[in-house]
Order: sequence, then C-alpha cells, then structure tokens
Amino acid sequence: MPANWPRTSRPTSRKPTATRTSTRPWPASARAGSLDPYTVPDRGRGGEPRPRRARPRPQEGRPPMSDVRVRFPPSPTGYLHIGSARTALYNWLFARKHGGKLVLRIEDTDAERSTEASIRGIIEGLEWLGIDWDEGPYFQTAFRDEHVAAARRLVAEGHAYPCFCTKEELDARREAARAAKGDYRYDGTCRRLAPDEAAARVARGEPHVIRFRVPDEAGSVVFEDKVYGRLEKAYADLEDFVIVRSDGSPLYLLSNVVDDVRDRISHVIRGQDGLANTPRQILIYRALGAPIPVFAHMPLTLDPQKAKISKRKHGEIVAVQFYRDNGFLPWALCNFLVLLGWSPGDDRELFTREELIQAFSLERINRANSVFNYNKNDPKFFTDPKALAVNAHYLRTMPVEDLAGLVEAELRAEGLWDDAYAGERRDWFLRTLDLIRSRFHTLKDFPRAGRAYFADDYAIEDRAYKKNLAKHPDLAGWLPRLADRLAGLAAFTPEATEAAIRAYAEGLGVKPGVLINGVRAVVTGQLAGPGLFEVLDVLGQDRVVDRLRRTPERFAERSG
RNA sequence: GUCCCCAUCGUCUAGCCUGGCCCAGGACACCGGCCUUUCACGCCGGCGACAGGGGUUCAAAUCCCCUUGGGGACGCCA
Repeated sequence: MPANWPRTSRPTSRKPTATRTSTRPWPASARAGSLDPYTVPDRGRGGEPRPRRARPRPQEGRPPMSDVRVRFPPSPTGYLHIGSARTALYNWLFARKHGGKLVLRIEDTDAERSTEASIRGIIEGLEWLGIDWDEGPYFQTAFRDEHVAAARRLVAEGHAYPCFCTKEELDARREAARAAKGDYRYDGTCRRLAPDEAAARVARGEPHVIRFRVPDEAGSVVFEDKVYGRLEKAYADLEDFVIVRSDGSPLYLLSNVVDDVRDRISHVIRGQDGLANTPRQILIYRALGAPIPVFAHMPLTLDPQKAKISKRKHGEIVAVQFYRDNGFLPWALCNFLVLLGWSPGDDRELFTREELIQAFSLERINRANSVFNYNKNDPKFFTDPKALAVNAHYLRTMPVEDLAGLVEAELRAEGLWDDAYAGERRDWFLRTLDLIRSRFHTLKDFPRAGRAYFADDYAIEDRAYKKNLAKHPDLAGWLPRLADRLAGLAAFTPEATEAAIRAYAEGLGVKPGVLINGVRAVVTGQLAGPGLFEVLDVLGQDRVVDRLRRTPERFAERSG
C-alpha cells in the first residue's frame, strides 16, 4: 500500500542547469514545407456536417510507446496549487506508465514572481506528493539565448518579421475595434514592409517586436488532441502574434516551444486553458522544422461557482501545502486529484500507486471541467468531502506500521512524542493507532481527538461533559470508587474491567451505559470512541485509575 | 464583442465513438436499518440526474440541428 510512499530521494539541484549541453535544439532536417500533415486545405463553409469528435481509443496490443517524454513547466507563483499538481500528476502517471521521462522545467521568466522561495514551494509540493521527475529542474531563463536565436532564425527564413508599431498605437486600434463591436486582429502593417526597409530600420535601432507570420493562404491548423479529438483553427482566425518583445526578450509562446523541442517532449499534457495556444505553437514547430508533439488538454478544475481556481481568489485551500499541513496523506491527495477529470472506466476509485499507473490513460480523460467542491463555511468539511473520504480511507486501511511514522511526526510537532513508542512500547503504539484510527479523517486527529492516548493533559469536550457527565452528577462520587475497584483487579483485561464495571452498575442500580459513557468521557475526554474496555486496556490500569480518581476535579473545572 | 470548448444525481463520474442489454451504474455527501455501552468502521436499504426543444430511427442519454447554460482564449503574462 503506497499511502505512505517514500519521499522522493532525487537530489534536485536548486541551481539553473544551464550548463547542460544543449546541442541539436531541433533536427535541422525536415523543413516542414508543404508536406506538413498538419495543414489541410480549407474545405470551405457549409456542406458536410461537422465531423463527430470521436477520440481514438487505445488499440489492443499496441506496441509500447517509445521515448515518451513529458514535462511539467510551472511558473513559480509561490506554491504548488492543486490544479498544477493535477497536471503534474497526469504527466507523471503517463511517463511512468510508458517508461518515459518526466522533465521539470521552471518557467521563471517573470523575475518578479520567480523568487527562490516560490520555486522552493513548487518543488516541495511535488516532493511531498511523491511526484518525482527524471530531468531538471531546468530554468527557462537559462535558455534565453536559444529562444532569441530561434526568433532570429524565424526572421531570417521569413517566418517572422520585425514590427515597429508601438504599443500605444496597437492599444488604440484594439480599443477602437472593440468600441465598434468588432474583433481586432493585428492588421499586418509591418508585415508588408519591404525586407530591406525593415532591416534598415532595425539597423537604425528603431524599437520593434518580432511577430510570427501566420500563413495568409486559406486553410487551417489541424491537430488531433488526445482528449478533445480533432481540432481545427482557421489561419484567418489567427493574428500575427508577437514572439519577442521590444526589449529583446522572448515571449512564452516561443520559449515554450523552443524548450519543448530541445527537451524532445513527445506529449504535451496541460490544462485546457492552453488549448487556444496550441494552433499558434504548432505553427512555430512547423516553422522551426521540429517534430510536433502529441497534445492532450485536460479539463480545468473549477470552484463551486464554476470559476477557475486560483491563488488570488481562493487562497490556501487550493495549495498543496495546505493539505500537507492539515493532515493529508500525499497519496490520498493524488488519488483524489486524479479522479477530477479521469476515470478508469470501471468502478474503481481507490488505487495503489502501481494500480493507478497501470490504469491511467490519456484517452479516458473527461472533456468537461470539474468542480472542486469545497465550502469555506462548512463546519463539518474543511475541504471537498470526497477528498476527506479518500484520506480517511487510507488512514484506516494502510499498514499501521506505515501510519506510525506519519503519526510520529504529528506527535513530535505537538510535543507528545515519546521515544519509547519506537522502542519498547512500539507494540502498544501500533495497537493504539489501530484502535483509534477508524474514526479519524486526517493525521491531525491523532494529536487532537487522540490526545488522551498520548498525554495526561487532555481536555474534556463540551459535548462529552454535557451528555455523559453533567447529566449524572453522582458520577463525581461513583467514578473514584469505581477506580478503587479497578485498582484492585489482578488482571487488567477487557473482560475483567467489563465485569467490574457492570457489576458496579448493578450494585448502584444504574444502567451500565451511564458508567461506561461516563468513564469514557473522563478517561478520553471524548463523547465517542472505540469500545470502552479496549480503551481501558490500551490506557493501562494506572492511568485509568488515576484519571477516574480525578473525576471530581473534572466536575469542578466546569462548575467554576 | 470575436473565436473555441463543454453539458448525466448536490459533487466526482460510468454509459455516448460502435443507438436496443439504461424507466441510466458506481463513489462521496445525505437519510434509514443492522451491529452496539457511544461514535466510527463494516454490511443492508433509501433519496437523487440524461439542461430544453426539434429532428433521424421500429428504437436515442447515445446520431443531427437549434436554444439555453457554463467555461476558456482573445497581452510586448506564463
């Protein structure tokens, strides 16, 4: 059972790996040219109905995919959020399934956000989840020269051109178009400049950006998305987009492609919000003469109001770290996350790591966005109930030996840890965990609801006091006397304590439940819990007797 | 506004491509029962959906069209 799978031990260098030799960015061979299978002639309007978006299904007995290389390219924004984590997970699963490689590439071109701390946040999130990578982290800024060189090449080969239009002009035109309720696309002013005139102006030092030249012939970019099926975008719907800023720095659309080409990425698995970029990126691949990867766009994760989840709007609840800090098991989070947009096709929902890798496939990713169903004001569920249910499931079914290490960390953090729990009291520790875990939902429940098992300074819950103590004030006298009886027991076994308590109840003429529940309240502080006699057994004679003798104090605490 | 994508229980989903086995299956949540000293676990049962309208067909959740609703993209952000 992988609920506590080993933390990745991969030594991740925190420094840019710029030293990595980056030869053959793209195969100098295959110029895309007119044989490009991704270009189709415009079929014109009307006529046949739109082709059904049927997705290819995995064929039986297909050969293993060779050289699967995927990447996870987060831009550091402070921490790993669950949407990104899910993207990373899908990539990771796909790589592992096909014996491929996962590349971690930090897109750190936004210097503002890319602090050491926010990069660390991403990496720690991945490590905690158990998503390990095979290459990287690479840093996008380290490859800036490559990006610029690619842009130059595109200009030299006529796939891009310098544009001298100023931002102000463009903004004005865009504004005007919008005011006229039309849609705006770059009008191609500089596209029509004579090459030598453009070159001259560049030589003169005129500020300019570099724009990609979208084919102006009829036709469209077509690609087969693994999730959405055949997608088509008419050239006419694309504008000549900027690939290099006027300060000479390359833009995402370009850098991303150049990096993917260099890293020999075979499958681009990313959020559906990248779908609109895909046709433009395919154009860049083509212009670069690079092989085009397979694309798989995954549906987005929305909040209950159907808005895209984001750090700004939703805060910590969408941070992977939040789940770590709130007692989630990493694998439970992964298992929950994978279900947001994917299913195995049968009724299974809980998987071991190996089972999930085996079951995962791009073809079974759903097309519809999913809702991350958390409710800030829900007193019972601090996050999506299903996430909690998955976590609780692993908590009570994982090997108790694996659980022990995780609970140890929680107890240590609260100062409740005793080294004996790992030594001569190890058996006791495991037995106790096993006894109490079936009603817990997170690791935090062990030091909280479970505190009385590991410490003597536990509080008595209000509800437990009201229901099981306050209603029977006589318990203040009964329980210390019961303590005397229990103290006299030669063998402090569940059978013996049960017999003693029932006998005492009978003598008192009260229902056994009154004593049983009262004892539970005093001895554990809780309203509910495991069978009392097992609890007493685990707590041990001395503790039980001592706690019961102090019952009057418990009443006094309350009446004061 | 323009382009694109999506649409099954409250939520996550199966079924849709290859129409009949679906008056729609599973999970979570909720409700009830069993177990029981409590609560949980476990087991049993219940509530609960094909967005609407047109077609096509002997037959439609499944195919087609329209409407509605939701989402995404439209940056010298990534």
